[in-house]
Amino acid sequence: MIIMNPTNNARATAERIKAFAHATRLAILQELAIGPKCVTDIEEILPARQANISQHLAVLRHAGLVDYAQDGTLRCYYLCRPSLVKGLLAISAIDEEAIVRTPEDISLEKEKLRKVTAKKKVSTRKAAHPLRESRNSR
Amino acid sequence: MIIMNPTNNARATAERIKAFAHATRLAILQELAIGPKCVTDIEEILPARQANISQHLAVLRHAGLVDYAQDGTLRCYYLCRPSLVKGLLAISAIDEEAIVRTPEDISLEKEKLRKVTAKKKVSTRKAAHPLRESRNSR
DNA sequence: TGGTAACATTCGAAAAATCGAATATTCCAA
DNA sequence: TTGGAATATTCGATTTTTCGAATGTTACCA
Repeated sequence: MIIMNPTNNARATAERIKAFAHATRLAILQELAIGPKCVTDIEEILPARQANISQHLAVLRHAGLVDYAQDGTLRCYYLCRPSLVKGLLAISAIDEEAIVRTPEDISLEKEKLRKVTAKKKVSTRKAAHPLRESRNSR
Repeated sequence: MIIMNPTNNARATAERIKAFAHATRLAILQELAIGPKCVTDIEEILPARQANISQHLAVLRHAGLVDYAQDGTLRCYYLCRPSLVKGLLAISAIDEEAIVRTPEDISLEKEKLRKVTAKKKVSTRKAAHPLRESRNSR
């Protein structure tokens, strides 16, 4: 049985987020969140060349965020995981106020957290972190 | 009066998302979502060197995602926009099933959308897209 | 069959991100 | 005051990303 805790799959999740991490791709996703569009439609809206838009669409497609339906020579792109994309767009646009915490504040929370996690502890042996080992050689 | 539509500020939003788009930084954020931690704590958990973790923490700080409270020589990092970060972590971990749409399906939606937006239309002049103009020279 | 519109792909150069090593800074305790 | 612990910064090499230009591909139409 594979245990899926939140620190697992950081690598896969980061790959997915990378697809969002570019102004042009973000704008494409925002347009597709309104409705499906073919490449020409997108070209008219965004300040980028056709080849470049195709390149970004390819990135989005490989990330599993968009797909297209072909109609003759037209390719209409659409969000193939709309909840995920719209949700992420919505959240990343939130303008939350930054909070400031004091050292005392933090000490208290750390202490509280330490007690809770201590109860759950079973093995004390240091486990390998999921990020370990799969690095490219450098 | 400045109108904020979803296609605005794609550039700023992409910058923020870039801070999430790295496995190590994502893992740091996941750890901080559990509770505040100082650099040594993080070092023990993640397979990365101290300098590298400091570098990533600097990126996260400049993106306005984390801040720290200093306690002597220790710096306890915490999420300074916890809802934003936790929300984004939660959404990006969603495993939504991909949908497939047909050309007919898409044609119908495009037509419907065209009627709705036609009613709202005031000026027919093509407006400059927010992504235009502020590009670095290449 | 040839031509063209709509898009994709390839290639190379430029820019940006990443990391380790070395070094710097800051705070405290002896 | 000196030394060490904790963390940050700088630097340079390597890798990755990005983009434009050129070229390919595909479907349709005359």
